[in-house]
Amino acid sequence: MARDGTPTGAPTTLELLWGTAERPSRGPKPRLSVDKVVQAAIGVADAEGLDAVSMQRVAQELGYTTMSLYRYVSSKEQLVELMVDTAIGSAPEVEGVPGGWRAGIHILAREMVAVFRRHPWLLRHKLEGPPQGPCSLSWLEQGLRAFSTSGLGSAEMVQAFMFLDGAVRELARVLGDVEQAQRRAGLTADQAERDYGRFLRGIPADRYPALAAVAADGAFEAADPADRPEVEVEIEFGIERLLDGIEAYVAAQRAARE
Amino acid sequence: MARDGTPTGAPTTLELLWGTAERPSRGPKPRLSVDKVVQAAIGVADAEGLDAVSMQRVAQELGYTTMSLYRYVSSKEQLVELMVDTAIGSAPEVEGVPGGWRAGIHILAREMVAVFRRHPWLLRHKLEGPPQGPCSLSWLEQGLRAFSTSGLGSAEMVQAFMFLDGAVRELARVLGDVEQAQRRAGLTADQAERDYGRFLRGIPADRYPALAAVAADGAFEAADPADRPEVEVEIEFGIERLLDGIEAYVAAQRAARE
DNA sequence: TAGATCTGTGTATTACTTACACTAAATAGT
DNA sequence: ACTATTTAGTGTAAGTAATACACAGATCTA
Repeated sequence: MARDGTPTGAPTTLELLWGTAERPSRGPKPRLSVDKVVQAAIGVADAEGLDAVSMQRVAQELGYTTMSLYRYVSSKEQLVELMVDTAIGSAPEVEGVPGGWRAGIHILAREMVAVFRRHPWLLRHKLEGPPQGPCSLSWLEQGLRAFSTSGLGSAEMVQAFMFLDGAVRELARVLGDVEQAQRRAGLTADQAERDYGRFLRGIPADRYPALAAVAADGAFEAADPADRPEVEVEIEFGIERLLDGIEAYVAAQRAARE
Repeated sequence: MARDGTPTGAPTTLELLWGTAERPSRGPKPRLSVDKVVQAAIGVADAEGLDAVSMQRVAQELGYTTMSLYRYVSSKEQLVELMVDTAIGSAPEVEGVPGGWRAGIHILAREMVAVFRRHPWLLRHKLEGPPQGPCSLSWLEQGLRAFSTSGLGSAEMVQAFMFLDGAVRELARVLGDVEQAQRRAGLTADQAERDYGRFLRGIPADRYPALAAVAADGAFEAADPADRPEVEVEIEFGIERLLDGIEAYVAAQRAARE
């Protein structure tokens, strides 16, 4: 059956993610492993960004040839999927955390931002489909655990979590990008006027009056370099409103039922 | 100065986006235009996805050679940026819409989802930095116009809008992906059991109890093929909660001030 | 009309993924 | 121990992509 080059039924991405790949007992022992390959790739991405990750580069990092990696991973795309689930890591436990379900959600959001800080390239990769890897799912799992005492229904919990997840991701990305651009422009973030704010002030105020007004108000220079965890702060507002809204919704439902 | 191949100071992405490119008065008139190139590329992406967009493919579509495109666009990356801002189009006007600011936000969200339905590849491209193109900014502008009567402060409006925008994008992407996967699997969406739901039921319930419980509850089969605009419905929940929360926040602030 | 300058093209280079075939190693069964 | 079988890692080459560079012809300005 395996007379051709095919590695005896190439493991699918899901099998690799869940470690459902039974090692064949025949043949030479592999010197590498999927995990080593993934770790090396993550190392490259952390140091030089996702664009620097090529099969050649990863192989070189490990001291192997490009082709040998394809014994562990069936394509670069698959490698990146594995990198993403590995780098995101397991979600923190939120069950029984002091402060109730709202505190749990906050912990999740903050830890998520922290992960994105550690691996900025995670935000430069578009996910495909709903979460499927063990780690990605652990975040959903913890999100549901947190929400489980909120009074929401099953479907509502899922919707709420995905809503939150999307918002945090996108906000973290934008704020991270802006921060990085600032750091690149004027190395002293002070002297270089906030880049985006300046850009917005150059925009035709007649076509974008609301934007101009808000920019003039300084809404885009808010980011104070003294406030280290600025990203978290900016995201916090939306989270608080969302959680307030959820709380009110549950209360209203309860009231209506009685 | 322009003795080399350089097109006399290649226009930056921003200049192209804002049409700030003064046509030189010397030399032959260009037969193509940036807009034609972008439109052709969007056509390819709409029909066959973003991966099908290559410089060669777009050139072929226009009946030109690959290299001629580089006279209008300085890189493929730039082309994609232009595609994105063009395809997203101008946001609908929300000022003075019946139903107040909440209605305005809903209109924006719904129209955004509609755009993503028309150009699914928009959700497969990672944005870089905050919105900068005229169309992308028009969405922010309209968002701010909507929020302007909500009672939020400048910075809060921006944060709220970006939060919402991120959530809508990510939710639309996930739901779109799932929908597409279902369509691909069983062409009659009915007979093929909801794919993701089935996948989740195969997951170790001891490590993911909350997830298992929710899946067993049928939270992932909710999507009813009869309900056409299912995506919109699933997103609506989060939006409503967020807007409720914002309303409550403003009310509380007002109360505290007096 | 002369000169400058721009458009579109052709060629070549580089980088990357991947198909395929080969070797060398390790095990299983005899 | 011996042999067949299976698998790990390598080498080569193909195919696709982006893009650097230079040239030919077109067209405007003076």
